[in-house]
Amino acid sequence: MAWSFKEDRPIYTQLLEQIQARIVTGQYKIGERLPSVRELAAEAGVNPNTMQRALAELERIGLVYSQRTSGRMITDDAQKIGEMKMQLAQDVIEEFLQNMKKLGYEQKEIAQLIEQYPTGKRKETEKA
Amino acid sequence: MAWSFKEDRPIYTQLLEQIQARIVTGQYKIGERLPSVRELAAEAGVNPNTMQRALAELERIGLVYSQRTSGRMITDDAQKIGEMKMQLAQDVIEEFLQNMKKLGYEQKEIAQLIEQYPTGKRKETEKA
DNA sequence: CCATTTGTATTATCTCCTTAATACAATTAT
DNA sequence: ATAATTGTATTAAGGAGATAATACAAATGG
Repeated sequence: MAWSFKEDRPIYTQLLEQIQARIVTGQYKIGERLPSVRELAAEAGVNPNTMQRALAELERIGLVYSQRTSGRMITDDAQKIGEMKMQLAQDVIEEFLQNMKKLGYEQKEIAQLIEQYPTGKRKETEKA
Repeated sequence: MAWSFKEDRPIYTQLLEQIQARIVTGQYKIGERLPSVRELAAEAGVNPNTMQRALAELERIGLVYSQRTSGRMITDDAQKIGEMKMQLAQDVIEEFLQNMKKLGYEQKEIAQLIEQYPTGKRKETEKA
């Protein structure tokens, strides 16, 4: 998955989330070394300072740790990564349900909508 | 539903969304008059300028229109409101599915998770 | 030994969001 | 008529996020 950002939220937050996703899905493997701050920044097309901020936050959370000059490593705590994935999924679900309820949908309707929801991408003309 | 905001997105955007939700759910009724900018701003605890910005955006979308000194009215175009609700729901669903897929879940799993998802609020200790 | 790479820190600048404090014209209410 | 309310506009100030340009110490790699 390539880097991409929405405009209405801080980039460093979105970087944090996307790196988090790469870790819990195993795209960045457990115990592995991350690309350097400058590399990652170049990849994502952002300023190194911005990337550094996201990484510092990941460090605070405990998903990665830095070794001064040899780079940054992903934690080797498999359980932590597993729990993180569960937590992130739950957060996404909670937010989704809240959003739908704000629009007036109830849990039963929501479940149906998801079941029926077509898989894959469709043309614009088919959307409405 | 009371006004509430997250910190990582512009307030005027969230105001826009929340008013939109009130309109499509009928909390603000079709053709009805909205509270004044100053009232709404006081209610929401934001600066009148910020509320004005959100309302101007709603106007651009065509959900409300202003009559100089008699206030702001909600559109009486029932179809427009209906379509808006559909569109908003679809956007929420799309974003949800995208978020889940970024975490490594596939459509089938997601459907199951939603079905099984417990209704109502639970205690913190029950969450994990 | 020495150049390179690492994370990290600093300073400056720019833009966007938010609040604040007014102001004004048009209308409504009294 | 007159006061109050409406949407709207303007100017100023501040704070946060992002970029840019450097800088430095601590390794690492040759």
